[in-house]
Amino acid sequence: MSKLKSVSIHQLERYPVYLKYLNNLNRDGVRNVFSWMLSEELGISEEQVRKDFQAISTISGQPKKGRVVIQLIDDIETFLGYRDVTNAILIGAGHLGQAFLNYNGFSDLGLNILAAFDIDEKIIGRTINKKVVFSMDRIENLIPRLSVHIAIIATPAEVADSIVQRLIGSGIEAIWNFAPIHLSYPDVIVENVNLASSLAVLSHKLYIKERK
Amino acid sequence: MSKLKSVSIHQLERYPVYLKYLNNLNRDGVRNVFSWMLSEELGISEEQVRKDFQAISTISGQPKKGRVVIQLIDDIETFLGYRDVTNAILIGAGHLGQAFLNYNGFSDLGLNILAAFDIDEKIIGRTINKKVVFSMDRIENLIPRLSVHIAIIATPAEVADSIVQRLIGSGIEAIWNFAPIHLSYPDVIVENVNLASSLAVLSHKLYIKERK
DNA sequence: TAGATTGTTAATCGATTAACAATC
DNA sequence: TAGATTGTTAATCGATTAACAATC
Repeated sequence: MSKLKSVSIHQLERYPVYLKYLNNLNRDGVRNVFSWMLSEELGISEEQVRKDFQAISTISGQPKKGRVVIQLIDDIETFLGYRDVTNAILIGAGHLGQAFLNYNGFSDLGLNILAAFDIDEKIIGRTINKKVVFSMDRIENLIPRLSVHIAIIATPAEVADSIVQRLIGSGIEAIWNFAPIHLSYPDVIVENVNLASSLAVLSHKLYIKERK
Repeated sequence: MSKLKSVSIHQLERYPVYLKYLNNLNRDGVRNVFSWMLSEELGISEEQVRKDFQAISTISGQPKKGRVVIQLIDDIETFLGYRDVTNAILIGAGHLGQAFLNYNGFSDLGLNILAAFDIDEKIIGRTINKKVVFSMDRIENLIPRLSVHIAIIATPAEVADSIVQRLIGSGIEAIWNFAPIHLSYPDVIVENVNLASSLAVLSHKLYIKERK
């Protein structure tokens, strides 16, 4: 994975969006793609599309010929690490956690959920979509033995913080947080997925629209 | 709801984060808050915290006294529209959809899911957390009768687009999209929640960290 | 060839940070 | 009073867009 230029967070977020569209094109048998196509479809300027591709692609686009779709897919998937598998564990096998366990799309993103942990006796020991739910008590015991870097947090907000402390102690390096609370720690990477923030953006746009 | 200055999307996304923290302070009996507190806890600069508050608050902060927590909570909740209820419908009552139906935290955000729609005969007619699951066939019939502006999409990617077309025809004005596909339409507000983008950011940070 | 599309370089725009006077 | 903290104004930074020569 050769990363030539440093990429911004916004840029990083755009690659999976490009990739989805390119996969659709590929499935439809389209061989070459021009920046105006992605621009039109995804609402991103042509210049930006080109810059984003230049930043991570191994080969250059050609005037009038554009870029080769499968080549571009390959470059983006490689850059995003989809070709390597990263193991993860899930903390919290409630409604949202079970949705994650049952969702099979993570493997396309190079993410593999090894197992889940919960405190609910009714769930512990069950196997959901081939993943075993362990007791939360076994975090310290099991995690160091697994080759796992990422923990997905799908617990209630109240317990998220204390669990993450334990996960850090067990060697977890990155947290994908879906609990409705902002987590922040000095030595661990945290990506907070905040539905409230997402909804705030939607609501505000709706408010602006209705006011007109 | 008096919106004095126009707020950016990034800014909008920060308010729910502030709000969570302020509610925690309030619960702990803290009366006043300084910008350095939010800065330290949330990883946002002091200046930015102050600017964000100035943009939406009805009253000014005071040197040495900071801002009154409950006042600030009130201002943010009002600005975000949490005091008014917005009705929504859910499309797709699979694993993720059911997690949404069972999640009771949306009411704190002023969002009320009225009902769900699905195509699975085994689910249609069931009541999940007091919300009825209707057949997808009834979209055109039911939605215009309900006072609903937002549709939450939790279907597979393949069917998302065609369903949204039907929803637009039925008068839906805003789409909160959780299907793993980028949706974009000229006359409807769409907020795409893209887990792949979120994971890309996390993975890249992890990659940078491990390379060091 | 002519024209569409590319990558690059320069200009613009907006958001964040720094500096600082005002004030509790 | 002195010092901490505020809001405002100016400077910086980074990302996006515009312009354009190169080229398929």
